[in-house]
Amino acid sequence: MTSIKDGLHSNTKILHSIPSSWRALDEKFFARSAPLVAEELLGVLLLRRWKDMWIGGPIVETEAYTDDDPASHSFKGERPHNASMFGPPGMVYVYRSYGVHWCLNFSTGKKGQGEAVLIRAIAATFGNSEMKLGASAVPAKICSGPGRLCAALHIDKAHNGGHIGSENEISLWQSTVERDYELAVGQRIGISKALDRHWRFGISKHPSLSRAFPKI
DNA sequence: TTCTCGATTACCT
DNA sequence: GGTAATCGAGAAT
Repeated sequence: MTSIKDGLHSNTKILHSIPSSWRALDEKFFARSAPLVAEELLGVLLLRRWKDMWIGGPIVETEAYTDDDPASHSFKGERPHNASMFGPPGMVYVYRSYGVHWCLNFSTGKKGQGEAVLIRAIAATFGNSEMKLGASAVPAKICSGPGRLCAALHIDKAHNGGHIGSENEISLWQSTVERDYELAVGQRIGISKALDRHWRFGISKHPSLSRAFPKI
């Protein structure tokens, strides 16, 4: 049996099996408002099935986007490219950013509503040697930023429209990893609308944050 | 059919 | 700090 401790502190940090104490997040978890889900996703393990193992780590930074949010891709209604945002809660929404990067989201709220949570950063913990590294990525920064996160975990458009689940390529797990943290909240990054909605959430001062949270 | 621009990042100065 | 890279959706033509 693999324990959390084994997984975290073994030299290889390879995860071949999921500890029995971990619980997979289900649709119910995501069937709530995006800001609430975004906050509660902090510390949750994001794992991607890769070869004969799982790679990933605890989520340390998220952003919420709602249907009545001018900064959201869903604001102007459902289109082919954003249909996954309107899918059942927990559906994977992957989009291309700046023509260069892939960004990973999970649909939240009710089916057809158009809410999602953007995963901005995780702490690279399991299977780091299998992750695609950026040119000068230091260990803590391998999955720091939405584009780097998708590159490292080999996530691209093929995952769009998929669903989280313990048997699927992308899954989310409640564990005791990163449970004890101080919450940081701030303005979302890289948007020009609805700046008053402070829906960026993070683990305060975590080395894998894409950037620091300014003091409010 | 063509143009514009974006929920970013890496690399150059 | 400035900017090139690079591509698809949606708007404009």
